[in-house]
Amino acid sequence: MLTGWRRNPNRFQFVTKLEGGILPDGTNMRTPYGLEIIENCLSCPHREERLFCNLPEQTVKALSAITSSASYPKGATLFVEGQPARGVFILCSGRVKLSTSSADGKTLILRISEPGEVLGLPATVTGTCYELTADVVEPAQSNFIARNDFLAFLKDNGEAALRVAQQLGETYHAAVAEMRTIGLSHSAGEKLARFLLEWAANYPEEKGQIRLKLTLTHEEIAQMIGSSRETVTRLLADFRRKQLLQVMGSTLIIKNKAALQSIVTG
Amino acid sequence: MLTGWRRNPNRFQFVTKLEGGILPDGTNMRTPYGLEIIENCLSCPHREERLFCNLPEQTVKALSAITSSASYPKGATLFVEGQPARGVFILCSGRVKLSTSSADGKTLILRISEPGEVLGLPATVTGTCYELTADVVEPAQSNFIARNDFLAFLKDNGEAALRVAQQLGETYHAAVAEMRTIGLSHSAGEKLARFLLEWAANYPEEKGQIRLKLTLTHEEIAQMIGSSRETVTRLLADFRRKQLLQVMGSTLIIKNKAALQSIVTG
DNA sequence: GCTATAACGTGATGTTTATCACGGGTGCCC
DNA sequence: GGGCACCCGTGATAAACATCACGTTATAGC
Repeated sequence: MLTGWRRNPNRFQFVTKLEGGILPDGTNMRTPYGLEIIENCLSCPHREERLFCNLPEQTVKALSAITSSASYPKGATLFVEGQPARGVFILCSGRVKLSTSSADGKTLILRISEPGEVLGLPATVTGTCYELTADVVEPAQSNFIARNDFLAFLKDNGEAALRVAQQLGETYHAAVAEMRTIGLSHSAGEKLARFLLEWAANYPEEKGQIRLKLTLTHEEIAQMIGSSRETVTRLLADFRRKQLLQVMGSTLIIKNKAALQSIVTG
Repeated sequence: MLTGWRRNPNRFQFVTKLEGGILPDGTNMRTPYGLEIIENCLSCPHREERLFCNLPEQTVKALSAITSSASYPKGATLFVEGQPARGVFILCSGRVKLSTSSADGKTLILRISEPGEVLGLPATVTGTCYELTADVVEPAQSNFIARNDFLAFLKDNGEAALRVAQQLGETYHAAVAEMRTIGLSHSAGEKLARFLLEWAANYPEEKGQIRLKLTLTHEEIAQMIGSSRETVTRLLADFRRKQLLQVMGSTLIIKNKAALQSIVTG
């Protein structure tokens, strides 16, 4: 049984119930499902706004009965691309990087998932393999629902199935947006500008400036826009020189949104 | 009323009931929904193998009651990216190109849809705008279900909603595959090889050769792999010279699959 | 505070490939 | 049959960017 304090590379972490994760040191975290429910989705702070919000009380109860919860340290892997889908992960806190890699080690990051999102949904509903790899980049807590339980639940709860379909639609939408930035750009500068603007869309604009947190390394940004680490470094320096933006640690300020937009327009 | 014989650029076509399409000459084909049902999904040859197969008889009846049918000539547009989603199109015959374009006219083709596929599904279930443009590249017949009808139907038919979720998962899967070919390749040659192999996956292999139909112009191939028309021409010539493949009109024979695979592996 | 490791900055270099330009081929329509 | 539109082939050119290489600056763990 994995319940208890556990040594991780970065910190101690109280692990209540772990499912199918891989620790940074390579240890496999898989345990049998459903042994105990430490936390149910009623206590999740994102319950109201996301996938299974506002469902009938009874439905939520049915859901929480098949849900288990776990904490994952930075560097942990929730699932790996090519693995048969075990179930879905509902991210309660932290952030998770979704990526795919080629044989020669090149990596493409598709998305940094935020709390409230459901990971592994497409593969779980279709019964195929996870198409992406999910790595924890910020210590995360996540609920897990095993595939069989999840499908049975959906079959009995039409409304929930519809919600799932909507969530999938949004996921697809985001993927298409990503394809546009990667596939329709003429230059790396255009891709970077597109990326920054999309990222900034989640932050408020004040006095023509947008303050945003960007806790990604240049390498990771490069992997998001399909470019190399060095060009990202150079382009960011270039943007700074041209007064388009300003960097202070992990916070980035867009000082000239219009100019960035004119870069993507061409 | 649009029922009757209609002049199209390429051929005459009997148009039974048209929904929201745009003809090559720019004419808008929109008509009010639900006036008459010419064809229902029971008669669709793909009924058995796709989205709504094997549903209870009653469910299928409910479905066909909200379905209308139409024929579209080559060059017609089913929907345009950015348009509010009107509903889903179930492709019965023909082929449809799904693409997205940037302001400066560059185009990225995401998929060539085959009969049996459902178009416009993500936007319809999420209630957003179509994220892609759907152009008919081979004369097509398609069923249409308006958004409101479709959502109401899904709410009442949990099993169908689950099927929809699965279809969406597959769509997403295909999109990720596309992203991999575009985003993880080091060269255009690699992208083209990846593209050809994925395309060939739908055809049988015999004696180490794969015979496949590829009714796409070099321009379109370029738009699928995010490259230029000229490089596609040059690369195909190069592949032919190296005995990797052979082209006869619109049929293409892969003579050395292993070599193509070694190109994508690097 | 010290050391190891990761992240960033920057120059030089060479390949890739987009782009422009033009010619030949083919089918379609008047 | 002549014109028109589209598609394919091919050369020349230039720019963008990946890659290599190395130094510098942060960051984290002891």
